[in-house]
Amino acid sequence: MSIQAVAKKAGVSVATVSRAFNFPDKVTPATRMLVEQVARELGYLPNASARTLRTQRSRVLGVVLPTLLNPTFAECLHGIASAAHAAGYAILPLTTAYEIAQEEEAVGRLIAANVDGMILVVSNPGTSAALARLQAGHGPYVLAYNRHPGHPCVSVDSEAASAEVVQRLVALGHRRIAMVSGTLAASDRAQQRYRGYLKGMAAAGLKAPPLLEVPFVETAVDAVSRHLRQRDRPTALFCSNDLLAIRSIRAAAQAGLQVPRDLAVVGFDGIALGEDLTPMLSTVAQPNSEIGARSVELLVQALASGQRLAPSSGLLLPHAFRAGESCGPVSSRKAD
Amino acid sequence: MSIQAVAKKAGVSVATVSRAFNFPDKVTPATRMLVEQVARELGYLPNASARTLRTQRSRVLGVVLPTLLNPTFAECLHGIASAAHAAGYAILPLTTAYEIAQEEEAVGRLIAANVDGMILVVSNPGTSAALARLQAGHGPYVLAYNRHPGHPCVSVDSEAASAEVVQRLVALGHRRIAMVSGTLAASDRAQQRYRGYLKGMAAAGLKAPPLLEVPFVETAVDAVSRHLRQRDRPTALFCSNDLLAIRSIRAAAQAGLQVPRDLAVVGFDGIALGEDLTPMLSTVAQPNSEIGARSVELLVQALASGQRLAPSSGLLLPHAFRAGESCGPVSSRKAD
DNA sequence: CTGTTAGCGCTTTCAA
DNA sequence: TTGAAAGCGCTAACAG
Repeated sequence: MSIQAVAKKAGVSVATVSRAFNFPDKVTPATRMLVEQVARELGYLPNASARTLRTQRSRVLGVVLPTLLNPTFAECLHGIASAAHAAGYAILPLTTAYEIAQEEEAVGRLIAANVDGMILVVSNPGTSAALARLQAGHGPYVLAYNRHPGHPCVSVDSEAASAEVVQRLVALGHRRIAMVSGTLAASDRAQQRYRGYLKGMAAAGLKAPPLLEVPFVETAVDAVSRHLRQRDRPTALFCSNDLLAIRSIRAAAQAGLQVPRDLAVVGFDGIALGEDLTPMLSTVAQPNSEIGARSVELLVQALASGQRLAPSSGLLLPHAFRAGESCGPVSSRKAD
Repeated sequence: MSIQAVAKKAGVSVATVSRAFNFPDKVTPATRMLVEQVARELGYLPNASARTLRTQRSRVLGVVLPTLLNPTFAECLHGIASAAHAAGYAILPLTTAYEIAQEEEAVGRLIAANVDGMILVVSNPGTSAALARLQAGHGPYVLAYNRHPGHPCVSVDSEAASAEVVQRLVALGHRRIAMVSGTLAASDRAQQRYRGYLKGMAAAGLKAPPLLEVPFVETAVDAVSRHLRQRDRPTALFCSNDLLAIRSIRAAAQAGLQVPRDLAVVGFDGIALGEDLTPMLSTVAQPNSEIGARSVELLVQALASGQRLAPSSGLLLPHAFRAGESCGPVSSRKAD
């Protein structure tokens, strides 16, 4: 079904059909209705590739995410998809499995696909070759979750949020507060969260035990559980993300500890599922869906004005500590 | 960066550049290397829209899913994305929020986007206008999770799996086994699972209590909890999906019951997160990622052979009961 | 208000 | 082995 067929059947020119679709008020109502009628009969749908080729805009936004298996990013993509749809854009999502090489490849594929703009979550904005390439041209882009002065970013203040978590745990009587994280090098978020933790500990005059860095999710439960069997085990665990927090709760059970009675566990991310768990997960809730939606809005705005996005146009969205049942006061058994 | 620029700089024709990329052995090695060199220098990437317009294939697969907020579908999309990438395809995912009207709209958008094929999860294959449209033309498609004799489907045998769950619960001593489901009308899966449950109950000579249909997720916990406070409350709950199972565990706690001691809870879907929960979720594990991957494979195969997919080419993948800690024998307190 | 036409970047005959 | 040229479906001057 092409515009030609519609034109012929309606007895008008292709230009008129095109106008009827794109600028309905540039044709007489009679013509417009005729064209619409014929188009409907023929089941005509404008060919997106032809339109893109001609106009040099695809109305597609590229999205680069680490993975969809972490609900954080699935929620974010949900927000992106909704906002994009509302603004008349489709999305082309690519995942990187946290691998730098895949970030670069993804950007290349998106450029080739003529996306109008990109939203990306990268490992490390400071050293990303993919970003360097984007800065060289190829339309506007925004980083989500990342934070870096050289790029427009939509995120929360992870560092402050983490320090705040420590402060809350201290207020609950905890002194031995350990942090559990995935590979620090794998993401700037992990680094920011750890930095915030250290800051919080220092502010409370506490000595931070060594970071429990868990390289592989498969072994997370065992690693944490082993850690919890030590003498002078922590009474509270601050986990770098909700998935780790969930596994830490499991690790606690495995070590014979009950959450929150024997161990307080706090996560980071605010995945929706956390609210349905028993015990309900305590976490730093990020507006995941909104992070995605706002990123789209920035992009759409930039697209409309023909500008690229300045680093200063980024957004720092509010986070909120979600007090769940996985976090309670230190018990007398644990206090020393 | 167009093919023209590369041709000019390399001192060859555009046809040669095109061949160097698409049929490397149709040009002399020297020419090929020259072209590749120049292309690299210029950062040339073939324009996907132009290629699509010319060849009438986009190398994009459309995906229609209910939502990304249910990890089941996020996992499936993960499988789709991986398999598609491996086969040289990109994906264009659209979500419908379980709304029929959105299914139709999505299919329209995908057709306009020139996708080469589609993978969809619909509410009800039997009555779907979107599917009727696909059957009329527009390339091959596969349904995932759905099951219907008139369409190629990749799924598990939900009915048998559900009957099997009942059988296991009965073997554990349970007699009062209730089923919790979302709106039955919203999906054929829910209907199949309920049918399997009824079958299983009948096979065990048990009377099935009325289905506990929970229309809104927001009220699920309250509804189930209220149900659990009744006299002659069930000793086991079979939930139509894992998200409901997780909420049911919460509902149990709210009703003062401990899982699995006072109540056995079994889900359906096999989301990865279930294995990390405490208690670990008992569930019917579907190979979610594989369902996506196999759907892609069918599509790619059909695309290669230029055939559309026959309903009989669908796949019934094996499910597995994943015995978690949320399900145990009926306790003496509960047995009557 | 409507029609004619060039051309977006690419692939693919057809000829050389 | 390589080049010239047509044309995929559409939009946007430009002309009428």
